[in-house]
Amino acid sequence: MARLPVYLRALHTLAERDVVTVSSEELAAAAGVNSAKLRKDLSHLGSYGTRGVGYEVQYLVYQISRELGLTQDWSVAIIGLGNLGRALAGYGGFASRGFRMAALLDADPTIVGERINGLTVEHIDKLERVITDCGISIAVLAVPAPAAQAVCDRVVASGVTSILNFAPVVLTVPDGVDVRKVDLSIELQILAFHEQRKAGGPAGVEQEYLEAVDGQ
Amino acid sequence: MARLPVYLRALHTLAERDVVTVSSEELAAAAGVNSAKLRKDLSHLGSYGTRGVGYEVQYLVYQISRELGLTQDWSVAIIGLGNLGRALAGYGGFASRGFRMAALLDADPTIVGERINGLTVEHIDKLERVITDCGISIAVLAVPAPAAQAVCDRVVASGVTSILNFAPVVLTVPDGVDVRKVDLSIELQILAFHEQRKAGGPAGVEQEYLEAVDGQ
DNA sequence: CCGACTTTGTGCGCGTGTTCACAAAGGCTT
DNA sequence: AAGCCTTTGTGAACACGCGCACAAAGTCGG
Repeated sequence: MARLPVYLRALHTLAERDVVTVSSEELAAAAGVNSAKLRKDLSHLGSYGTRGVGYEVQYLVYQISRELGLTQDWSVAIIGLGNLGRALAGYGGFASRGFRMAALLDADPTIVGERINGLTVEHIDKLERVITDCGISIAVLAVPAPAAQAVCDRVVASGVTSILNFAPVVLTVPDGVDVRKVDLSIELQILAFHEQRKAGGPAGVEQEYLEAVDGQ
Repeated sequence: MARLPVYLRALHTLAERDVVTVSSEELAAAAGVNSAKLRKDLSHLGSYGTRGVGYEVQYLVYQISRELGLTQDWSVAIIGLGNLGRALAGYGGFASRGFRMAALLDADPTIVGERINGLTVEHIDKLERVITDCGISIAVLAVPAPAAQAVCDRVVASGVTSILNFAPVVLTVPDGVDVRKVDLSIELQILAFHEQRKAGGPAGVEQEYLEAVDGQ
């Protein structure tokens, strides 16, 4: 379930404040969800709450971590060390959650060899060998859009089945390979869409039509 | 609808190849969705297809752009110029979609005054004035997690109603304010979750239970 | 001018996820 | 020890989005 990481983060901040137990109501508020939904989510991975009291924070942290597979370490490769790739390589939020930055790859010869955050950037020609040798299980693609599908194919051919894609293209992958996409431009466009609606809807015939119909 | 930006990008690449018309089947494939879904989405903003032929690419680009509010320019402020903020400031995908990088703000005095991508970083003390003067309508938060809610409150108080949040916290905002969240760590955790299931599920009683039940 | 073919637009059934509301369960107080 | 109070876990209604499948509509060839 995609909400478990959010719960986990909320639980971590509670743990830092030495909170021992938490009710579904409180945790749901911290995670920004409905309390019934949270209880149902937690019940799906076995029931670890005590009626009348709530959930024990530490125990819940352990259970969710285990469910998410964070009790083991995952080796991550970042491919493409442009602005975004560098930001990702330097992002501290990875290591703290069981993700090990294991390899950096780029095609640009002026970038290859550079040391970023304690790792040396390798040339993308060595992709297959690096993935095998470093035991990479997750690849992060921060390459230009036109190169993304080709790099993706090579990564998949090397046995990686989890990809985080920052390139603004729809990747085609075989069954069994998971791709998650982050597109900054799309996020802004969605905000613009809502912003525009708040400002009175799109200009033109549609707006006039809508105004005539629902009196907005 | 959150899929419109994806359609729009697919249409732009088609337009670059001088494609004049496109069927729902082709466009759906390019966008990675079901063709019936695509047709239904497009019909929701008025019907612009010709039966037996398909959709005219240029016209559809215009209609979707207008629906998304991309026919007008939006001024964006980036708050927090760490690694991620810098990457965002230098990201070319914004300007090409009607988003104008209008202001950069940071609290760190060693960063304030720096020029990034043709803009000077202002001190966050001037937040309210900058937002008003530059006509900021969208704020991008790339600040450390502990500072996010406070900065968010100030941004909202200044009249901004659209926020793109990169800090790993759940922001609380008044009704009428839209927040979209991008959390890189959560994306990786979701991938790890699926990766683990592919590898045989979590170790422990749950796995044994699941194996006993569904024979996986 | 007509018929066959292509493609859109959409009614409908289905499965998933969400929320309400309540009974069961455990702790706490007296 | 007994009853009250809090909180979990979950059954059931609800809502939503998805995709199939088909009729309407428009094009193109003869």
